[in-house]
Amino acid sequence: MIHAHRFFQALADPTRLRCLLLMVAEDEVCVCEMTHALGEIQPKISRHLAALRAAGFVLDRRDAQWMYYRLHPDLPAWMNEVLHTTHRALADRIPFRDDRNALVGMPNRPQRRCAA
Amino acid sequence: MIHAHRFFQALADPTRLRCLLLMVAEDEVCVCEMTHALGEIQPKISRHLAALRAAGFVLDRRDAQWMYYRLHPDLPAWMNEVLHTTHRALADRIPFRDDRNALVGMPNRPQRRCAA
DNA sequence: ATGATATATACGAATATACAAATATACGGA
DNA sequence: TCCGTATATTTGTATATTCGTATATATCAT
Repeated sequence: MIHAHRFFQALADPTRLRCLLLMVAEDEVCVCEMTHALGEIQPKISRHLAALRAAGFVLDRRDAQWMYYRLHPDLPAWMNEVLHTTHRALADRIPFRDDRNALVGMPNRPQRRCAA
Repeated sequence: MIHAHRFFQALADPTRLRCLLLMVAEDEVCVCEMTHALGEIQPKISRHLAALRAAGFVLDRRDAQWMYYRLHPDLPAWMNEVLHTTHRALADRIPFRDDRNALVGMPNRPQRRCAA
């Protein structure tokens, strides 16, 4: 969190950027949803989320067998601003638009339960 | 320019980020100024600027023996926004504050002539 | 307990990145 | 033309990143 370049490094991988923008759009997204939305294999998604978690940019929460990821609530304001600016600019363009559509249209999407 | 992650990849290296934020602050900066401001050797600065140029994020201009670099004028608005957000957040923190001070206090700083 | 689903991690290969040192090029002035 | 300054590029090396496959762990349902 201390070094800005770590933040941009987190956004510098296409898979991580797609996952992060999904979290901006949907607040909380679980691994199987991201796997389905991006059309990537599960270990790949998991590995990138682990990197984001280790760097302190996201938080996870378990609900039954699902792990939900969201942006870290203590993210510095400017990082949030960068993420939202990016989301505004790219949300309706490929691959981000398709990711979102695939997520919304996902069959058997896990039911969210209350975090508390 | 096409792929957003290329942009963040450009910001993901400390040297490139420091150079870019100098350009945000000063509009146009030449290689010897950046070398002095960052306290890095010239080939290192040059290499990173070449990468930024090749990726289309900056433009260069020769004036006599000096090469001046600036943000590419056709940069998408959201990229400019990201750069300015980042600059606002970090300009008064190390190392960016010291870079700027070293630049402003640089002795024998090259005289700028009109671009046209 | 057992099986099925969801997620995480370990491992090795391929690729990419960053660096310092050396060398090359461009320009201005003598 | 020759020299000095500014800038660029090449090369070799070390390190980091990413990936697919295989495997491990966790949870739920039966």
